[in-house]
Amino acid sequence: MEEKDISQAVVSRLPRYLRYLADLKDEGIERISSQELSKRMHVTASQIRQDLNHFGGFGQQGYGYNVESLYLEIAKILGLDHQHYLVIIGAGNLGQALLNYMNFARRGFIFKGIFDSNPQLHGMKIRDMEVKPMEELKDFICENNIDIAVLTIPKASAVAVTEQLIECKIKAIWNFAHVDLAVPEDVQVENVHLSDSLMKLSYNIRRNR
Amino acid sequence: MEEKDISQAVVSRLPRYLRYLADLKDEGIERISSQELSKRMHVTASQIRQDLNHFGGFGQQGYGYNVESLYLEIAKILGLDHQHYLVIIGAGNLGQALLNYMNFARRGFIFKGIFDSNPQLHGMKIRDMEVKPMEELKDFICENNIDIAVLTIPKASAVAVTEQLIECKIKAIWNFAHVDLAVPEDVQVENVHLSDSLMKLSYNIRRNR
DNA sequence: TAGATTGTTAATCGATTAACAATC
DNA sequence: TAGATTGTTAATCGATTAACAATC
Repeated sequence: MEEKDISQAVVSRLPRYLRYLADLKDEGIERISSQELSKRMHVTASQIRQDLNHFGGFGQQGYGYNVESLYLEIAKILGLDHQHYLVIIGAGNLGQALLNYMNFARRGFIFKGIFDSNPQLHGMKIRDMEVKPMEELKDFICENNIDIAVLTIPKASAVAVTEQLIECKIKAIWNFAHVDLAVPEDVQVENVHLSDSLMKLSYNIRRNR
Repeated sequence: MEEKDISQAVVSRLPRYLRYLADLKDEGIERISSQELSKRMHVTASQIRQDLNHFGGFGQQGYGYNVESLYLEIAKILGLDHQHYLVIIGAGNLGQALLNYMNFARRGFIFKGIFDSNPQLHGMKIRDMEVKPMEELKDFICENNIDIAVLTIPKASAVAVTEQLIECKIKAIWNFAHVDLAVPEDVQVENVHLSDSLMKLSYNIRRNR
C-alpha cells in the first residue's frame, strides 16, 4: 500500500481517475473493468491497471473494479480523507477568487486566513474573512496548523515570503507567482503558472498539433 | 525552423526558458552557455541544447547563446509575436480575476469580451468591459476574430458551451472547468484543473516525495 | 591557433503498452 | 467449470542524458 517512489506521472493521473469514478457513481454504475474505463477516459486499459497496482490490488479477476470502493481508495491515496488548512497570501483578484470558490472545501481544503501587505486591504472582508497584515502571518501559521500556503502575490515578493514560510515549517506551497521557488526538499511546491499554460496554447494554435 | 512533431514535453519547457532569459536580460547579461543556464534552471545542459535544437541552431560554438536573440526566438516559437484575442465565458470570481489580471496583455493576449448566462450580471462593468449575455457569444466570436475562449463556468454548462465554440471554429479553449472537453483535433485545449493540482500537493505532503 | 561550446549521434533510463498466466 | 478480467512480467517506445566531433 505504502509503495515508495511512485512517479509524478502516475500521481498526476490520480485526480482524473477520481473524477471519472465520481461520474460513474453519479450514473449509478457499480462496477467497471479497466477495459470499459479505458474507453471512457481515452487511455489504455494497461495504464489504468498499472497505475492502480502501484497502490494495491483494488480489482478482482473476472469482475473488474468496484466503483465506490475504488473511488474511496484513490481519495485516500490522495490524502482527501484528511483535512488540510490553507492560507492565501495576496488578497488581489486571484486570491479573492480562490477564497470565494467554495468547491475546495468539499475536498477537505479549508481556507483559514488571507493575508496581504497592502494596509488599505487590512480588515476588508471577503466571505466573512478579514484580510490580515503580513506581520501576523508567521504566528497564524503555527497557531492554526496551516499545511498549505497559497501564493497569489507578484513575483517580486514571492521569494521573501517563501523564506518566511520555510521558517514556519510550512508543508506545502501552492504557487501562482510567476517564479520558481527554492525550498528544502521536505516542502512540497506545486506551481500553477497560468501564463505558461497560455503560451503552450498559443504554440499549439500555430503548429496545429 | 518549422519542425514537426515536437513533443509536448519540450513545448512545456519553452515558457520556462523564456522566463529565465527575461531575467538574464534584466540582469544585463548578454550571452549564456547551456552549461551556465543549466545551473540556474536545475536542468541538464544536454536537455537545453536538445530542446533548442528542435527549432534551430540558435547558439554558436565556443560562445554560447545570445540572450536577447534567443529570447526573441523562443517568444516567436511560442507565437508571442502575434496578438491573440480572447473571450472569457463565465463572469464569476475566476473569470473576473483573469480579466483584471493585466499581465497577459503584455504577452499579446487581449481580452475582447466577457460573457455570462446570468442576466443579473449583464451590463455589469469589469475593467470597462460590460458582461454580455451568452446569446451574443457566437456572433461576437466571428466578428472579433476571437482565437481563444476561456472557460470559467461550472462543469455542467461547459460541454454545451463547447459545442457552440466548435461551431464558431474557435481555435483554442483555455479550460478551467472541471471536465474533459471533447473537441475536433484542430481545436486546441489546455486544461487548468486547479483542484487536480491541489490534490497532487495533498498527495505529496503525505508521501514526502 | 587553442579553448570553449555547440549541434548531434549514441547510450541510457523511465514510462507506456502488450501479453499472458493467475484467479475470481 | 468456462469466461472474464485482473495483476504482473516482458517488450516497446519515447524522452533524457552522455559523449564527442564539428566549428566558432
